[in-house]
Amino acid sequence: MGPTACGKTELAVHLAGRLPVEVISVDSALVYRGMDIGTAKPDAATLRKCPHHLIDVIAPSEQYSAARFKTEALALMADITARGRVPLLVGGTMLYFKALKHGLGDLPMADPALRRDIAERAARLGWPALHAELSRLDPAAGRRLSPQDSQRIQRALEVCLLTGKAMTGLLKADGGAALPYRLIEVALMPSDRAVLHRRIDARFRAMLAAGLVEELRALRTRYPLTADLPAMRAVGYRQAWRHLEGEIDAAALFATGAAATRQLAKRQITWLRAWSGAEVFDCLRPDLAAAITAWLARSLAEATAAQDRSK
RNA sequence: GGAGGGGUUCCCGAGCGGUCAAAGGGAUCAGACUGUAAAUCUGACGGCACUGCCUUCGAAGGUUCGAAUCCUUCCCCCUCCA
Repeated sequence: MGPTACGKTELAVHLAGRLPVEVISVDSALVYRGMDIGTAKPDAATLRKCPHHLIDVIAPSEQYSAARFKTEALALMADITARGRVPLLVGGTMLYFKALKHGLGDLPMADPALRRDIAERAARLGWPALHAELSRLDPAAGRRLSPQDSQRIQRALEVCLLTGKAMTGLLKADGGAALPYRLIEVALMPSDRAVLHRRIDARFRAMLAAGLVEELRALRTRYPLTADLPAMRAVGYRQAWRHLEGEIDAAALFATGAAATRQLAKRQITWLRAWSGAEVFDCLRPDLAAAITAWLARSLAEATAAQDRSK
């Protein structure tokens, strides 16, 4: 686990060459086919050498979810362990890690028609009005959510209307069984935010030079895309979209894209600070790869020994 | 050389005698997070011994009970006419 631009992919490839692991991507943006430059997706040569699961699984016009991630990741983990190898989950989408580790409540899946309806009413009445409605159906959710928290209000309303019950109660009824794996958790954290920010700047500049805007232009001719699709709200793509629409110039594209990336990294770091159970490594230390390889090799050996003893 | 417009807290930008440490936006920092999560939202954001005090609105003076707001001089920017 680690924030964007901290070197996760590079490290994963390094580890895959030295340990009996198979990589599963834990990333809500890498799932999109054709979104390569802006997501810093490993290139074809790298993927041949070190295959990543859960990359390029859907079109940018489609939607993924934490629940789907959990299901697919668990299936892959079963396959991988059956082959006698160890799943190496690598990514920065902390909600997906959380869903995998702690499970999800027994909730209905997204209902596009209902969401459309709710969004339409919100456009007319404002989110506070829908928040008030939610407060009647699920008072606890109303208290928990800000009257402006469009996304969560929409989801909570959706769940209440679909099930006829308060979402808050369904969350408590957590139907998820315990994860049948021993987890070895590692977090990458930058010891110096300014250095990470410089890396982000350089990387986003490189993405633009590599043709991020052109990539998006091509994607728009290939798929029926709209600005409100989750894929098009991804960092970099959202700003490139505005640039293609003529709303912002090249300088603003760079500035806003880099800022959005910094903000993403900040949110990931906030998740990581609150996360318990992970061994933390400074992603800026020069001997990072060697240090983690050694630590992981030791942890794997210990885990294997513990498993043998319990048999 | 002539006619104007302007310099505001990190940036953009409102304010145009008191209710102004100064709207709003951006950035930044901190936090939340259950099927959209690279999303969405919340808080802080001049300093401090902080129900008050101190320092800020290009610089220096002045008017006034009181100025970012009015006057004078100076220093810089920009547009236009030559």
